[in-house]
Amino acid sequence: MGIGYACLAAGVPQTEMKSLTLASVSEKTLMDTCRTNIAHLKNLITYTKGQGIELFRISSDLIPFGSSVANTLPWWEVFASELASIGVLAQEGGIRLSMHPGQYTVINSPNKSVVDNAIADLLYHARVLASLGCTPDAKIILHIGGGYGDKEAASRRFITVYRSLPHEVRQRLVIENDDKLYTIGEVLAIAEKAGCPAVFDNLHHAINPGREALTEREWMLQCASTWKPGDGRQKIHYSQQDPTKRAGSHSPSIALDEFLLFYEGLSGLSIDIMLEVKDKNISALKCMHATSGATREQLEAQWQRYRPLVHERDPAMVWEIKELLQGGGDGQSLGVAFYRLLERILAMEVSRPQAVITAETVAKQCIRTPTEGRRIDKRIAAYKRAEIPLDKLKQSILTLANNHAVDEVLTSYYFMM
DNA sequence: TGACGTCAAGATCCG
DNA sequence: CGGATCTTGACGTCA
Repeated sequence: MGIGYACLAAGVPQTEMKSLTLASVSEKTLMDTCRTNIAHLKNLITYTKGQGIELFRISSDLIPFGSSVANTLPWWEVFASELASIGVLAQEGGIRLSMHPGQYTVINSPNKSVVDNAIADLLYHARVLASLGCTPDAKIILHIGGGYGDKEAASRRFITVYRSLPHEVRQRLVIENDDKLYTIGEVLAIAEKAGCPAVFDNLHHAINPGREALTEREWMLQCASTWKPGDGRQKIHYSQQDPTKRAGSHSPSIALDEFLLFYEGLSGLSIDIMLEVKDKNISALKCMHATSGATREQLEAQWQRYRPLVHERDPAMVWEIKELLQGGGDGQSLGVAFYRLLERILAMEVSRPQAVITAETVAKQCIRTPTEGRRIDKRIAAYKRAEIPLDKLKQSILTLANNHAVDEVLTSYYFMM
């Protein structure tokens, strides 16, 4: 059972993907952005390996306009050795890579140019994974596409195009149920006819379940038979609903007990779980530590990152956590207890006076000049008088931390919530 | 024609 | 001038 996260790592400096607009595309900007993004991908993989995280989805933004005629740079040749070395790094870390083109890559469209563009996009994704030296278990996850008033015909078009895809795409392509149109039952029917593995997405399924009343576990068992030996372990997507947003919006973080319940339901299955959640790696580590266990050092390292968030809610809780971490218990039960306590604390309201003290402490580590000091003092004063919200104050502190590359601050979760 | 999702780039405003 | 904040982009489908 592997657990992983998608595209970006919160609190890991130098891992953001830069993008370009069409108007600013040139040989130079393309070179620069590709170089930066590939270096950042290396940092992401290094971090992921260091944390023992077994799954990672590479952002489609790695190469700007990767599948567009606007990009004439043979990036896979220019950066061949660098990409290969990143692939080796991932392999050493036992990291299974994947990619997931967005909602705009549609191969079942009745419009030929849309399909041609989509195929070019899939070739781009396959080329990224191939350049990294990935085996065919590194998958490209795709939705079926549009309905066009006739889902049967649209499904048939999907299968026809799927069969015509170049081998390097087809060997990696897997299909997923979506939250509006194609239910897991319909995806499975297509998967069986096309001979393509199916990914079960629990949240999409909750919103768009279709008429057959199978349990989640039964659906996952059905999907299991679409995965053949060379495809690697069966994959699923797991996410939770953000209660404050529209149906289908991913929650800011994974609620542990709800996840553990789902995880228990997977017993006896061999599945890789890709989490889709706003806080990315943060929740991935939580779910990993609470299921497979964690060393005291791993929990200690997480605690240091959460610390300012606890401090701004209730400094007394800092001691509770320290006590917990010093107490006994094996890696798994300690992990569960640690993250349950953290969730309880993070659900508490931030007290304004306490948030001021925390902000002052964090800001102090980032201020290098009197001007900066005065600017931050002003922001803190404005927050004290309730003229600006806390996240605006944090934003100014983050800008400073970035400008001076203050790693102790940048690696904390202080700015994430 | 705008919503949908995403989030950095780009533009503009502010101190 | 630099930082903060607002707007745009780039894609396809559907209401």
